[in-house]
Amino acid sequence: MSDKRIEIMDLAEKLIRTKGYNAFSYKDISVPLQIKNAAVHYHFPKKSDLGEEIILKTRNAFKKKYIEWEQCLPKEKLKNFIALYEKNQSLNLVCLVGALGSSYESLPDNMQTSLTKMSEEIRGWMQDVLKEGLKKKEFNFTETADEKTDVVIAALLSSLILDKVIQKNILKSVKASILKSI
Amino acid sequence: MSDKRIEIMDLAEKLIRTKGYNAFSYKDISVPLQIKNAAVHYHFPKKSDLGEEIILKTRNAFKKKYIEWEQCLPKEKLKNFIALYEKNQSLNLVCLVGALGSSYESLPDNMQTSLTKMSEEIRGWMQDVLKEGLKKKEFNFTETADEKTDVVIAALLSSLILDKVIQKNILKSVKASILKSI
DNA sequence: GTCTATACCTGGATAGAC
DNA sequence: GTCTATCCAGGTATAGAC
Repeated sequence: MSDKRIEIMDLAEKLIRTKGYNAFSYKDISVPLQIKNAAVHYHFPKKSDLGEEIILKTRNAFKKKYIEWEQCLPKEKLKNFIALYEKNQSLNLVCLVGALGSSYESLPDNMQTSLTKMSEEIRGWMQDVLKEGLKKKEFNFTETADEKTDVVIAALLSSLILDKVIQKNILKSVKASILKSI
Repeated sequence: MSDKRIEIMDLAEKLIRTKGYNAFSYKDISVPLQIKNAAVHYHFPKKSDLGEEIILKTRNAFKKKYIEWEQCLPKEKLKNFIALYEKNQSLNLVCLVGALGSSYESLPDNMQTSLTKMSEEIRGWMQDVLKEGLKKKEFNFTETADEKTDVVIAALLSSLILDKVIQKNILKSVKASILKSI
């Protein structure tokens, strides 16, 4: 994969995760990278191609992490997962699911499909982690693992959004609350 | 306030909460309401005027609810609050903070300001409810009230987003989890 | 308060040269 | 793989008649 292609994707991802998919244009990419509009179209003929590739890239990055963490204990896995959000927070970025999901109906079909797939994978992974933690008696919450999963991923997702809207460290509270309640 | 003005705002709100602020145009309003583009501009000269009014309207609607619920017990207040999200879910709408917040940096200044104000008010109200519930021994969670507040509002916010992305009833899990853990 | 008409710009996208 | 040039659609917004 060429350098320019990667540069384009990295910048586009940042734009999606700060301004949203519908609020950025090829110009926002071509100007900073000092190339022309047409060059961006060479790499990604349609904007939705670019959008989909970014989702796939993120999805693969998650997969890689899961594999990396395979030997960890459930609590460690959970903490590692939360650390990803802390990283995003420090970069002032909303997560991709939050950035795209809130305007789901405006997204091209291919992006809807891959976004849904990715989100299901993350949710499935978290369900497994929480179930494993219950079984190993590392966790001790009263909800079912599936219920807890949804609170955890939902709370993390919007903590990054709320951090932007309210200038408070919502993620910090959310993290504390999750770890105390688990 | 004229009928048309209200119709415009209602439709625009729905558009924001399904497609996002940047993905709808005055045409999406004028066509269904069978008026012309210029008529919409008469009521709301700039798109950001329309956006801001919708935030203010939502903010006032919240205020009205809080007053209505003043005599309720904390747990009842919380349940009423959750019911608002269930209503949104049934209408297939993301909440306004989620819809706008995820692309915060693309929003005009006046909208950013009023969105932040509204979100702070909701958070403040929830903090009061949870503190009151702790004091009255109606609630019994281990986190601080402020920490719990952030999980609750964050989880509810994105449950509506995730409902769209994953076709599962995330809000249902989130509700169950909140009520069990409180 | 709504219309017609239009100005102006930006955005996505492509053709064809280098 | 990048460029110039250009097309076309759509979007926001305004002027001025009714």
